[in-house]
Parts: sequence; structure tokens; C-alpha cells
Amino acid sequence: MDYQKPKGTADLLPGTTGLWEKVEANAREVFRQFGYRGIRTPMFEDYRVFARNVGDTSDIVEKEMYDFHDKGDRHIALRPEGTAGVVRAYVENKLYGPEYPKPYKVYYMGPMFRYERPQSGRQREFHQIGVEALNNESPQIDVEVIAMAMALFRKFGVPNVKLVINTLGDKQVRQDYREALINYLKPHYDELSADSQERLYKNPLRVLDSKDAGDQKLVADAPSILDYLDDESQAYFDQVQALLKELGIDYEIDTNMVRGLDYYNHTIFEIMSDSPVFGGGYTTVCAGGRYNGLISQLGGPEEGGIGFGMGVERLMLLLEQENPDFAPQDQLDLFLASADDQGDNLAFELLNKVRQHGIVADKDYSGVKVGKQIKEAFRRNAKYFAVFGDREVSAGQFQLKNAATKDAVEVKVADFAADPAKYLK
RNA sequence: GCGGUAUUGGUGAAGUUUGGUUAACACACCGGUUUGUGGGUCCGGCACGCGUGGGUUCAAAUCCCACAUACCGCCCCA
Repeated sequence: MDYQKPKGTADLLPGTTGLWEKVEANAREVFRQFGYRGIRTPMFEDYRVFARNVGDTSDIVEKEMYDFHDKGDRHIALRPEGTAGVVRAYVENKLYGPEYPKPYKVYYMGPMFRYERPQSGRQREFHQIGVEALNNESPQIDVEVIAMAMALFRKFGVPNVKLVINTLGDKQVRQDYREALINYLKPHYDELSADSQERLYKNPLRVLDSKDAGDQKLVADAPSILDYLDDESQAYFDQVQALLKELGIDYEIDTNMVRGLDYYNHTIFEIMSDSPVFGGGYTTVCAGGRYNGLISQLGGPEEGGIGFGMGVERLMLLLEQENPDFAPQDQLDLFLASADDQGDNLAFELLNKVRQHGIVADKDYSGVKVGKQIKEAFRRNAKYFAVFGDREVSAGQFQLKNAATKDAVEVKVADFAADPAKYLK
């Protein structure tokens, strides 16, 4: 093997791309219904777009950023997530201007990059389908975004997923809660796991979702962020919940749910699956939340936004396990075989004509024996096949055979070319 | 970034413990199975090489080292 793909990347080959394309097409359809339009931003940005806004102390920036200096000595980072770049584009193009809709709703799909150790469902180059609703602050939009994410999973035929929500409050709430948490955990410092001891001052909220059993026991009695919400944050969270109930969307509240990215506040949510493909426990397939303050941080107006990102690789794993029939089947309407050169020419011409009628058709190009060609028709999953040789050329008609029923009908070449769909039921 | 397991044809793999020269078996594929028609049967073909590079040895897929990649756990996360 002379060359192999870079660590943590994947080749998506025909056979799986059909499924990817169907997922993307379905997502676009749902997004369009909800009034979202596509946006395509660069796959790399100035390092600071992510570093400053995703959060200097987040792991994504500290160790997972796929960054480098280009030939002009610009510090470049491959985008680790979609939101920061979209918000940058939103601000740079002044899409907050009075002539644009508010909220400004966009969706994107494409590769993201994180420099980390690959595992199943976790790569260095991976794909996200995401949306952002920019320049608004309304529980209705929060719930619309959540409802849309849930609608996607329904569309994909994997409804057995769980919606988990939480609120992080505003800046002040987070600060108060952070302090309270540190004060609670400090006396137990020696009982904490080594990882959590480190987290305590850097990002105490992270202690909350530690996998260490001892940590979990301590955390169980820790103060909840819900007790530190101010009236406004509480009211907002209450409204979001009321609207979710109104739409009949089931959810759980997990007050220990946190975010690796610093820009989140108020509503955050995750859609999780406990499908066996992910091993034990729940794995997040879609994560989103509100980020008031991010737009102004990037130089735009003091307005909020909310969005989510869905991990496509994880979705694919889920889909293959939970709804394998979703994958489109490769199928031909018609496959043409030929017995000799005359017939082959006729088959080639006929192929061209039926394709113009929108028929999905192919022929043999190898010139192998007729029997082999017919086997190829089956291999290609053709609904119908036909053999062409000098007999068909001189008679001006041929046998059209149904692969499944083995029925054969004599058809005039000219009639077939005029309206092939009539014969390919 | 830390710890562990693995890597043998197109595919699934046996063989690695006990180094010894036909790398088993199966699937797929290719050719044939007598004139131009069905997924079948039967016959035949298909790794001069065991992730890459070194080393030990009379001899290495098998032992040792390094590197690469994949997977699992941690960190973290989509």
C-alpha cells in the first residue's frame, strides 16, 4: 500500500453515498419547510474566529483545533464547528441590516475538523448538518429549532431518540453558579478524580458530567443551576418548556448537561440515542443551543441566535442500525445485452433514446457472451432486460423481459423508443 | 495527549501459543460448461506474499524494535 488516507478521514464510496445524498436531500426538504436557506462558508477561517468565540479554554481550542500557518504566515484553522463561521459571515455581510428577515434562518452541511484520536463515530474530518436562526431572542424560535431537529429524526425513520434540554442562564447566572459549584466541590477536592481536580477551576461545570463513579456521587448532591436562575432566565426556560409541551414534544431536563463551547447560554439541548451501535449508554447525535452575545462578539449587533449541529457519521451509524430500509437501492429500469456488433449498435442507439425519456438504463460494454451480460443485468438489479442481435435489427422488434416475473413481450423497436415508460411498468 | 487490542488475496478469514518452505476453507470475481437468453450445476483460475521499515535466525506471517493505520477505554465530543 503506497498511500493511505490521512488519519481520521474516510472515503465515502458509491454504495454509501446514495444514503448520504438521501439524508441531505431529506434535510434540505425539512429546512425549506421551516424557512431556512442554505449558506456555504469557508472550511477554514482565521484561527481567532474560533479561538476567541468558541472559547480559549475549551478543549476544542486548546488541543483539538486543526490549525496551521499558511504561506503568508496567516494563522488558519480548519473549522471545528459550524456556528462561528456562519456568524462571522452573517456579520461580515451585514445580514443584520433592515432589509433582511429576522430571524435570519440558514442551514449548512459539510465537513468539520478536529484534531483528536479517532474512534468509531468520531473522526478528524467529520460532517455536520446544522442550522442557525440568527438575530432573535424568542422561546418560539428555540422550540422551532428543536421541533425541526426532531422532525428530521422522524423523517429519517429513527423516532426512538431522546430530547434532553437544560438552561445555562445568562452570563451572570453562569458566573454565580460556577462560584457556587466551586464552593460546593472545594471541600471534597481530595475525593475528586484527578481529571475533575483539574476541571474544578478551569471549567467546574465539566465536573458535572464526569464519568467517574466517585465524582458522580458527589455531583448528585451538588447545587443545581436551576436554583441560580434569575427571574428572566427562569421565565425564558419556563416558556420554552411550555411551548414544547404545547407541541407535544417529550423531553427530559438534565441539569448536568453542559457544553464544551463557551458561547452557549440559556437553552441548550441534545438529541441522544441509546442504540446498540453506540455501545452502552446514550450518545449525542445532535446538539444545539442558544448563543446570545456571540453575534456582538464577532462585531455584529447585540442580538441572540440559536442553532444545532447534527453529526452525520453518527446519524449514518444510527440509520444503518435502526432503519436500514432508508438506504436507497441501486436499481435500473432496463439493461441491454447484445449478441453481435449490429445488435450492439442498435442497443447503443436505443439506450440513448430511452434515457431521453428519463428511463434509468444501461448496457453491456464488454462484449462478453450473452449469458454473462444477462447475469450482469441481474447483478445491476435491472427490472427489465433485452438482447439485441442481427435478428432484432432485421425484424425491427425485440423481446422485452421482466427480470422478476420472467415474462417476455415482443415489442417493436420504434414503438419502444417512442414511449418506453409504457412497457416498463 | 494517555492506556490497551489488532493489521494475512477483492471480501470473511485459518495459520502466530510450540519459527521449518503447498498461506487452509468459504464468498466474490474471471474463464470454460459447444450455435444468441436467467441468478443454478460441474471443471479450472485467482496472495512469489502476510500493514511499512529494520533486526534476530541456517530458516520469520509466526520472535524483537520502530513507524503507520484501525478499533476499544480515558480526555473530549457530532
